[in-house]
Amino acid sequence: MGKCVSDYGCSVEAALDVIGGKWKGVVLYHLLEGKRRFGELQRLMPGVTRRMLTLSLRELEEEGIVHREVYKQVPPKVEYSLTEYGRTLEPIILSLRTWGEIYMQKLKRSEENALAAQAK
Amino acid sequence: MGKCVSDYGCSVEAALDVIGGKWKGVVLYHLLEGKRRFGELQRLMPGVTRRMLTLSLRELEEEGIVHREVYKQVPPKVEYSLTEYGRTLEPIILSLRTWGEIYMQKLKRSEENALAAQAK
DNA sequence: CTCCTTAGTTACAATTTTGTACCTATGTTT
DNA sequence: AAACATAGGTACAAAATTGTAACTAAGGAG
Repeated sequence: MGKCVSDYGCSVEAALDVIGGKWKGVVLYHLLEGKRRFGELQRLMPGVTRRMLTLSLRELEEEGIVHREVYKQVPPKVEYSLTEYGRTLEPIILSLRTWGEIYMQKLKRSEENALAAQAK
Repeated sequence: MGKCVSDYGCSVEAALDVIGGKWKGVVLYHLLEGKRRFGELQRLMPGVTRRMLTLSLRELEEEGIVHREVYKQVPPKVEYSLTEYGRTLEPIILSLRTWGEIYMQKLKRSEENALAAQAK
């Protein structure tokens, strides 16, 4: 909280401060496709803990990127979605996704090669 | 080091693992414009320490994103540049830059407003 | 009356990232 | 002979991030 222009040396640094960290980008990626409940996000993100998911969502909410809708039900139901402002991040997330896909394909190929070499 | 496909739940997570952190994106941003010497990068990146700059460059080099060219001179001269593979990151860096610029303008406006309100 | 559900919160611990301060190499300049 | 320049390396400390485990709320089901 309490971000300040003078904290940043350039715009890339500022942008990475907002979507950086281990999970915020991943949350945004899943929210690009529409509303998601808390538990749904948890299932979509293997490895995330409830705590980290909560923290990530709260920070994105504070920035005005994510909208949090609480339904007065028991058991509770909470839906998260991108705000209009949040949707301006779409180009970043899509370019991350595209590049990441190719990167993972490369990783996979080199793992397969290492395995084949080991089997002599 | 020793990245593994199974470490990642999705492609965005993988991409952020490569360019995430406080400085790697900023280095890439400056290298988009061409070769840069170590000291030059340091001057372009207020706040970075020699240590963090070295670490960031080393990681990017290991991934094959950045090329390191050492000139046999005294005092030493080392030039860093993007590899062809590194240039595939351009869409990510440009979208981060564009978004970051608008974000910083928003921050600046709200700081000015806060100041004006205080002056009553 | 107890358990189940979802969406959390909290205290604490471990891990990762980042920073500080000092050390190195060596040809050139003063 | 001492100082300067650049591009580091290294040990250690501090700070930030992330993880673990236990606890909570409140209505409905059995």
